[in-house]
Amino acid sequence: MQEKSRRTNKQRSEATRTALLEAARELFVEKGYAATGTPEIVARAQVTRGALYHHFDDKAAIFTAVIEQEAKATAEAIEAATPPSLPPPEALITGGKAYLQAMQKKGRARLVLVEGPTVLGRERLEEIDAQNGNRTLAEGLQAAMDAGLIKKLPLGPLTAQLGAAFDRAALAVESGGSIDEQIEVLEALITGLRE
Amino acid sequence: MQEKSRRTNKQRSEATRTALLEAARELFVEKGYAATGTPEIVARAQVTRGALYHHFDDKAAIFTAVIEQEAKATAEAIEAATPPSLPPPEALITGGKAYLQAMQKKGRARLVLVEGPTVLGRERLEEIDAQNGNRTLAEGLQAAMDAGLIKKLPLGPLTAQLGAAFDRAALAVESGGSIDEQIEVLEALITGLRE
DNA sequence: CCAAAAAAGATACAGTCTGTATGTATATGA
DNA sequence: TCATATACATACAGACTGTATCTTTTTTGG
Repeated sequence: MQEKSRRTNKQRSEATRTALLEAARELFVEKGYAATGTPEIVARAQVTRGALYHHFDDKAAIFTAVIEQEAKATAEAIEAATPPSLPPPEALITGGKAYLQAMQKKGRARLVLVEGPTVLGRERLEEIDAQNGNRTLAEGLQAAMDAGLIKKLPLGPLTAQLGAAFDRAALAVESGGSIDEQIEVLEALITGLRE
Repeated sequence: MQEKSRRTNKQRSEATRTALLEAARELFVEKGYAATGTPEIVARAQVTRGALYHHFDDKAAIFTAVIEQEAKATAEAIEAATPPSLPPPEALITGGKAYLQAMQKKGRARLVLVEGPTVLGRERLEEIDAQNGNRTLAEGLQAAMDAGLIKKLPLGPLTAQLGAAFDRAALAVESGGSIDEQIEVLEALITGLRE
């Protein structure tokens, strides 16, 4: 009889799904995945556990959805910041800075870099941001190697280790570290790869 | 009336404590911290939950004890492999290899590098192996910088990022990656720091 | 050597959480 | 408009954590 009655099914679903994801994200950031209960999530989202389990298979599934959101947002921020015309060496630095910047979104670093690997397993997580975050890095490194700008090294390990440095830098900045110092070190590591 | 009756209190404690730590370590490695229940731990250790909660404050405390064991063993392995006479640049490489080697102990990388930060929080974890693992790295880098062998960079961020690269390498090797390739990249990153 | 105290360990219980099963309301489509 | 499907709510079973209490073994002081 109210406006609510006129909502289409898609609208209803979308609304509660969004409310659940927002509530879950907040709580996972505040207290971590393990310490957050589904009763708490649905209370904040103003729905019931029935709704949650209608939209998500289990607690891990809603966490996964949150992580996918974060990964997607991060990837978009990086792509937006690095025009494809940029030559390989600068693209790496620029993209890296954009990554650090994007990771400063409150709680994102903790979610993706700390909780993510534990809850989803590293393999599952790498699938998610292989399509997103690290793809740019791997492509940049490959291009730089092809152009003879940096030493030839095994791409997988190089991407992994450099990516780990970026991740650690993001966490350090979130914990109050200086972003400039972190970037200074990252640049030194990358430029040190010139042959 | 049996031999067991003759055990001193310290022996009893030590025995069950050890049994609990062994069982817990096995299970944490097999299934992860969250998926391991205290009933399962005590069953494998052949004691009851009463004993567990007599020796440890809570589930997190027994996990912490496991991690401390691992960190200590890792630190000892590194120290044993790097004689203090070694000059800074080689000490870094040698120590790094020793670290990778030590981290290949089944499950150690996952425990310390994946589960550890989530369960204990990164700060608490860094306290534990600031005294252990990364101390060597920081000292080596400082010495190399003092000797003018590598670029002058902020020590904290440099240690953190290089440490992250080592950690990621250890995880990659545990997941079946080539240790030689990982070392090749690590050496390239370090030698790239020469000024 | 023995009784009392302390330490180690076992048992029992309350509270909370997860996931499922079942029930109800709202929207859709014939 | 009626039947069905979708969205959501409620109720329940099983499991786990941490604590409180109770028992057993060791230690210690007289």
